[in-house]
Amino acid sequence: MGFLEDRVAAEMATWGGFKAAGLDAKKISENLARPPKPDMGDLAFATFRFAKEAGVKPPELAAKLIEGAETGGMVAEVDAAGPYVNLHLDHESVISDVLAEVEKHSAGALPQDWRFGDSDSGHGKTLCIDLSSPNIAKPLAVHHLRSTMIGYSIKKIRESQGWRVVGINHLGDWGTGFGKLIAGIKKYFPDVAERAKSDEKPLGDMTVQELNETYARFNKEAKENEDIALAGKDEFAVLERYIEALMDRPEAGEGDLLDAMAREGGQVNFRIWQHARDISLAEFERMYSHLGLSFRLWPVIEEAHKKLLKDEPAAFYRDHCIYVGESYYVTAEDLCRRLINDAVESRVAVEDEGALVIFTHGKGKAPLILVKNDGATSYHARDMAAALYRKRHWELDEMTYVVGGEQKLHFDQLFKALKELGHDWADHCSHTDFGLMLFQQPDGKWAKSSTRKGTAIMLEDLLDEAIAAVRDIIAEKNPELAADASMREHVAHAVGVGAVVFNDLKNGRRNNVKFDWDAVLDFQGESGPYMQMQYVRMLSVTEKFRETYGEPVFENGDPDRLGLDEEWRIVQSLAAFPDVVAKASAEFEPSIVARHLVELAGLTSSWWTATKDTRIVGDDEGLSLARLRLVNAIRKVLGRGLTLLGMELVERM
RNA sequence: GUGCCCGUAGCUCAGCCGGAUAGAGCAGCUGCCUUCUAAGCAGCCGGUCGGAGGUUCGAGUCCUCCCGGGCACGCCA
Repeated sequence: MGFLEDRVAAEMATWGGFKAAGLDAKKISENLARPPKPDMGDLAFATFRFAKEAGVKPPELAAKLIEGAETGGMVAEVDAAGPYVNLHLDHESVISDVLAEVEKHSAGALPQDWRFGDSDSGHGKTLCIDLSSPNIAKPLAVHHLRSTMIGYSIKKIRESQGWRVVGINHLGDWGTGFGKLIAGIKKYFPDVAERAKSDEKPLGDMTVQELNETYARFNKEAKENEDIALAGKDEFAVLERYIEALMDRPEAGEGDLLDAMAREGGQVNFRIWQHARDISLAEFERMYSHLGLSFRLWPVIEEAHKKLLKDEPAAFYRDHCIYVGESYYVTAEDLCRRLINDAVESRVAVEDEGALVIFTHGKGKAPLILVKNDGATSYHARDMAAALYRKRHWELDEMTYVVGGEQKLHFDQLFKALKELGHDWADHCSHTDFGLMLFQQPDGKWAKSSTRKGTAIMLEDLLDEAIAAVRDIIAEKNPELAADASMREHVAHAVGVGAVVFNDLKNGRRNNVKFDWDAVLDFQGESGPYMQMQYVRMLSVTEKFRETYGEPVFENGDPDRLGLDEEWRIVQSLAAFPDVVAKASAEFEPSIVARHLVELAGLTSSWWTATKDTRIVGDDEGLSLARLRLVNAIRKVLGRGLTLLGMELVERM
């Protein structure tokens, strides 16, 4: 288990009883657990499974194991309680150890220097993580938050374990939907098409919202009218052919496809599509920066970042994720067509009902469709091409897709198809699925968000509401801070966004989330603001100490002065942190970190609020310093944990 | 119909590789601000862990079946 258990186990392994039973430190450590009640001991070793192996009764084994136990090190006392070997640790020495360990890894004033809980278990390995992946020409709605923040947090957690993590935003920027968008734009805004003949930004100052409305309006008409629907398909075909012609592929045809008329029509569509994408990215950028993420468009990296990418790729991938639109695999490298040719040649893909498919789950079950019966590539094909590109370009060791659970089948098919094509590394690909965000409908039922029905809540609105709510509370509770407008806004932003983020990450990702304004904006209890508040209060306490006794020298804080049960429990919680992060990393589950922080913050708050005697800064300087030393360690672990969740720390609130 | 996810306190959720008496937050009730931020703390109330079998020394946890809810199941992505 954790380093505390490891150290205790190492000590126990030298005892005669354990030696005789053939139990080494590893086995011991793996079987150490916390007893249900503190007075039973700090750690307990359960003998059941070893007793069974040895053919003796558990209580007998427990009694034998403690024969010749040498206490006096970390273990102060040991006793056999029925089938358990209960261990009472020497608290002073453990506290001293844990504090030293935290301090060793958390030197420095800046949160990014606090590395307690980090490990190098992933050193030299690369993880590609597919996150966020919105469709262009649609605004970011609340449900996009899940993939984005779960993915972002996993990225940070994996990085803390030594991995290189490439965050990839697989933009939905290709498919027949864009034919509909183009057709809609031409239909309702005739001058745009005219402008596109000469202007590279034909959409003027149209917003994402307007693009989305145009699409929705056209889509509605297309559902009622076959001809209109076909017009949408045609526009996409024109776009796709233009792209193919641009790539100068022989099979695109020499004569008719490249004739002036088609070329011009294609160029118009291309320009509309490209401008729609630029407009979308500009808006996404605003949203992502609120959340603390930065994306660069791949592979068109601007000069400044190109240099960083070349000189310090590690720093580039740490500080930025990348956009790689689906269109990239079609337009730039022809990866889709190559993949399809490969699948056909190897006979993995077969023709069925006019489409080219791979029967990943056997005949009769839903196949993976590579090419649709109208000749257009499907998103499956583009996802496969994307996987191959990522594998080749980043030499990844692992890849995961942070995508809603409703796409489970798609990813099952994807991984199986890759294996059938001989790509065994697909075994290291996974789907980090998460539950749906549900919204209450007018009829009271809960359902997926729908832009069409107007039940979708825009991410920006949610963040704005949360920030405004925090701003109000600051005005009410901290007038001094409220008076400083720029500081107030900075804090309101960090705490408001943090509230939304923490609310999303605190529970297991597979749970469906019933979106509830009251719950998101409730800043009591297990909430982001509560976490931020504990952090801020620890800074206040530190400041108080400074005012009273001057700059604290933590090394002089005497662990022997920390004898309270609450303090011991906090130390145990601190000691467990590295394990918690490792587990969250292995399971792609940020909530494991979030939950642990809730516990740590709660223990801390109970500790120093309990009585007047537990105030940190009191009359006894030595006691105050010892306690402050613990506060300092807690603050750094809490700060590190919140950072791993993608939250920003504040110093006042 | 088939597959996957979920079912633990009134509500939202934790619960480790099966381990000793199942835990938080919210809501409700009762206290606590001359002191380091009350966005807080303490206490009370609240449980047949959906149901039935099974495996095991031991099951909220593993297996089977059933019930209830959600999602997916060929040309949207």
